Amino acid sequence: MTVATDDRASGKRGWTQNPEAVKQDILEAATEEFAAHGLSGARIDNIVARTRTSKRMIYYYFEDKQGLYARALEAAYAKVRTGEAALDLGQLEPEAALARLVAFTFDHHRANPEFIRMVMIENIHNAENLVASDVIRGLNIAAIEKLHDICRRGEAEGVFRDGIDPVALHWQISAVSFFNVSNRPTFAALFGGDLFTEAGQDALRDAVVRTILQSARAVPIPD
Amino acid sequence: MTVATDDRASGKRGWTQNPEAVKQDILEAATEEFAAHGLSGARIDNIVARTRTSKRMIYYYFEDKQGLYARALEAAYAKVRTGEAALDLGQLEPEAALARLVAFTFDHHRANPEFIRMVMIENIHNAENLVASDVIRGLNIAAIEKLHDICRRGEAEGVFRDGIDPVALHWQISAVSFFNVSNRPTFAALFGGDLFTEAGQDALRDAVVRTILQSARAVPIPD
Amino acid sequence: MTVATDDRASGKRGWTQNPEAVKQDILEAATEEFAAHGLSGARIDNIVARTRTSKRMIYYYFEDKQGLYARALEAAYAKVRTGEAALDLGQLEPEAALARLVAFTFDHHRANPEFIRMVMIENIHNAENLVASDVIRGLNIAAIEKLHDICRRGEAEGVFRDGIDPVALHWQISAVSFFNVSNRPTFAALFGGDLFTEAGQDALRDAVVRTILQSARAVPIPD
Amino acid sequence: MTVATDDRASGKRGWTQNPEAVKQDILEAATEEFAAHGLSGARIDNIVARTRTSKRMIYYYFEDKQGLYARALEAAYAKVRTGEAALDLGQLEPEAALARLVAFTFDHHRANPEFIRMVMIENIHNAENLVASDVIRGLNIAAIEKLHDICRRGEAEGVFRDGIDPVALHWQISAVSFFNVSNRPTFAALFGGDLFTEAGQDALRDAVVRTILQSARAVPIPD
DNA sequence: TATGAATGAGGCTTCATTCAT
DNA sequence: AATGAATGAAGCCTCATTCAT
Repeated sequence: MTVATDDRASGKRGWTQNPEAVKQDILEAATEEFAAHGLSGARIDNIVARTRTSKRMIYYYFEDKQGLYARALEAAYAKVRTGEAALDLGQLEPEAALARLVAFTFDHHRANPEFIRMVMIENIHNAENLVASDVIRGLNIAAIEKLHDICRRGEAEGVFRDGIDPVALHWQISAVSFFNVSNRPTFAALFGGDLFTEAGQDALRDAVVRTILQSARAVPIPD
Repeated sequence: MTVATDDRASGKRGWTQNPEAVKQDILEAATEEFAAHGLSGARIDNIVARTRTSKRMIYYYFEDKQGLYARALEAAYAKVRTGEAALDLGQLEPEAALARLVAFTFDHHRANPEFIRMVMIENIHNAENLVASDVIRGLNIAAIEKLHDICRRGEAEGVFRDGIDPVALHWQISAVSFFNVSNRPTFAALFGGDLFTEAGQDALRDAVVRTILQSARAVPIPD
Repeated sequence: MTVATDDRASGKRGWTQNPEAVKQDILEAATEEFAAHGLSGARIDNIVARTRTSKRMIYYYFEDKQGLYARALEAAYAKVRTGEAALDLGQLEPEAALARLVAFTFDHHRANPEFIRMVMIENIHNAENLVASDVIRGLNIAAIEKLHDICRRGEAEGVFRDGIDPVALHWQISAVSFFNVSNRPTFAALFGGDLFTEAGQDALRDAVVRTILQSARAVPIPD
Repeated sequence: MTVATDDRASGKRGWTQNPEAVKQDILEAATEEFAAHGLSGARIDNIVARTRTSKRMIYYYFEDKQGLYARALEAAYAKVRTGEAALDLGQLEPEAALARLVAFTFDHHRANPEFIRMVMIENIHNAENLVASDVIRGLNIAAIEKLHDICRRGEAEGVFRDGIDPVALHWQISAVSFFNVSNRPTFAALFGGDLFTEAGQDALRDAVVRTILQSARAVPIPD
């Protein structure tokens, strides 16, 4: 599972001659820097400084700054989606499955602020790099399929209302989970940090789960 | 020998000699540029190009790039909150008032993507400029007070459950309204643009209104 | 005619605030460097070193290295063609006029090796920058018109054969005058430098004049 | 553990293990690249890309870029002079021999633009590499000797004027033949391409042959 | 003999900012 | 109040070359 760095006779550069490790090292440093400062705010020199390689290697493996950013974005998506894939909902009843998925997403986003920031930055750039990446699109089909399955089972059992659009439901789950991390700085600055304490976040997650479940249920309160 | 500027009250530069107008001109150009490219991505030269003034004036009135950004951010908040202030909910029943507020917020954010992008950018910068701005914080108290009033009336009338936190409710409303605009590029790139057509947005807004109302109601379906 | 540099209170930078002088200064330094090392061999830093300005000014006035090269090429052509324009042949008989033009061209090229080198370099680059320059093409029409006039007069007087193509004649004159300078290094390295001493060059010029006159005369020796 | 190259007489790399072939391969690629972009404009990576070998081989066989260039220049001279050597003029009368030599040189240069460009480049570099090459100088003695022989025979027969300098004559022939190729880009850009069509070149060659013959003849038209 | 990985030095260019008028 | 000219610091990137195997 872990990359065998193999740095016997280590010293600073004992691990070289291992391209994958070098690329990984660069990618991690780049993600930190890009997440912290954005695409144009990021400094190649800062990235190098977080690295055990030289500046030249960035260009050797990633062409240029934009190329490095694009790969870092892909890596961020890959990492997060891989984490999500570990969640097994197949055994749970539809309602329990949905509840768990929402709670998990909320917590998972919270635990991966770097990913959230990369996505924020990509949105600032109008998703230009995302569109150009074949790698990423594939990763997101699974997310929707999981939801699709839950919805269909819930409808069949009559616990969910008919015609729930899995994409719209995913949107709803993402919106709150994402915003919770992305807008925390401004929200806290304006309205205080109570929502972002441990207790506040737990309460928020529970409220979010309840709200989304309710909106999926079979018999909504008549208007 | 000296250039005869001769712009007495007319010609291209007749509008100068009006400090407020010059500042306003700069601020608008700056907002466009910052919203489009972020803080470090924005170019002073581009801002000047969108302006009828010269580069020197930016430094004359706004100190430096950071200062200009801070003022542009304030202006963006001021403009949006002013728009919100026009909404009069005092006459409406609590439920109707809440429904209207949610729908309005959703549409208002949608109509002000530049504001959304400024806030995204500010979050990338950890709200450092927002924290420093006394101007902005004041603007947001009103927003919460409006919600506070609705909640208290709804509780008093028994249509809303007890103990609703206006800040948490504001968070919920903001999350979906904000995410709808901020993450549209990536979301559309990954899952298609159906949610972002006119029809899609209308349906989404209605769903959002319904969901939030439900979550505020007095008797949630027992778990 | 001369640029008023006006450097009272001179010191190193007393002449600044005079854009034309700055541009001229850069252009001269650039021509030297480009002529010496070619387009890619030239170093911006070397150009700056020959200058009384800073590196930044090159980009301020000439966009980039390629732009500077293009302007330097134009300037080289302009300077040489201006020198040629001073030659007045109107009063001379056709044969004398042609003889004088050939001798002048030969000597003029010899006196302007920097121009020759710029043209050599431009040919290495397939005249890409020349093609893109509207400035230069205009300069060369005069050269041909001068020849055109001599040919027509010579034909009318019966001293030149009919149907001489002024462009072909210009080609012939240019070929020897240009090659004499452009290929001097390799030719001298291979065959010795006798042709390039003062005496050698004088003899060469006379031979060239005689040859070209002969080829223009009315009655060539029958084959 | 060791990579099984197994290229016995076949496969992509079957031709390696043949040092001369490898060197030849590199030399051809290098000549193309140098001729196209000049010494500093040429890129080692581009040369490698045109090759079936690896970058390391260039340094192994040619020391460095400069060394490779020097060898490529030598190879270019060797190839062209070898082509010239095939021309047998011994059987022809002096005038016919000279006419044929001129025509041949004109066409030969035209057919070897890569050689012309190498010489242009070497002139830009003041023939520094040529001077250092013993190989090349030897190649050029034959060329002059051939002319020397023609001149002496012509003088003896009384068809050429006395005292023709074979080197000066070679210069004359080279000038037009070389310029015709070297300056084609700029000349065509400035004065149109008529001279460089098939028909134009044929006419030019004939005119050149006639002119040079005339200048060598015994009784020039009296001034 | 051969190769993919790695690199230091140096090149071109950009940017926010200030100066002289 | 306003401007065009000017700039230093720093950014991104390229290149010939060498190393480890």
